[in-house]
Amino acid sequence: MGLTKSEKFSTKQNQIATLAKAFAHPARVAILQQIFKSNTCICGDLVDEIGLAQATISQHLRELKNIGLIKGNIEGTSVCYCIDEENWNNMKSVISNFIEQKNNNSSDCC
Amino acid sequence: MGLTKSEKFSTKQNQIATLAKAFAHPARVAILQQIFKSNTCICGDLVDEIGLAQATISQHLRELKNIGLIKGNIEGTSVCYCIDEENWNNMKSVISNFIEQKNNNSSDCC
DNA sequence: TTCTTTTATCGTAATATTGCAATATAATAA
DNA sequence: TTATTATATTGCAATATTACGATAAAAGAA
Repeated sequence: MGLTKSEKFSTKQNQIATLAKAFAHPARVAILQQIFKSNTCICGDLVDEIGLAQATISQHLRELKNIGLIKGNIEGTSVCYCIDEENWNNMKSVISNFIEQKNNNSSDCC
Repeated sequence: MGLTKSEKFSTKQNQIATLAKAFAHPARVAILQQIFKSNTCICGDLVDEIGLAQATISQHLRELKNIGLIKGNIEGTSVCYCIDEENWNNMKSVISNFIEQKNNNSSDCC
């Protein structure tokens, strides 16, 4: 196998997992931090900043784009990436709601 | 290849990725939700609630335990799992800080 | 037009993840 | 002691992910 059985889970559960996957690799974390930090929206600077091959960075960018957290804009020969604000805010509320869920148990269960 | 180059990234970036991996599969999301929802700390009930094989659930539980978000307590022949409050709170602040980071760019970059 | 720069895609190799049957282990019950 | 019950581990197959070299594609420069 090796194939996630998505049909066993709710839409919400699958959505949380998909969004979390965006952060589940340090290269994608680094890319997002760079985009946030930089005043310009960057592009191939990411390849220099992070020490991975251009093809690898491009692949991670595509994943972030597919998930919807970033979008790219062609500027001359280079591409400028930035956060998709609307989707990022949506992600924030989905992830926050999940990790902030309250435990109504007596805390000394284990 | 196929091996994440962790040495290229900061401790923080690797930590964020590791914590996010806990939520990056819907089965683990479902397990955590069940633990939060249930009044008792549950155990093999998870196998019935979620429709995966016992071996598969056990494997996901071990991953969550390794990451540190849950801990198990032996109760007779069964095992009761619950949230590791301290580590969960730590995870909350790490993930929150990451996703709440502010964008100081002019928002119309792309 | 040709050259250069930048990014995307293809192909491939190595490793990781997911899932489950079978079996082992641990604790209690009979 | 021998069941029984619950969970963990092992072994394996299928799929996914990560990484990179090579190459293609797109846009501007010469």
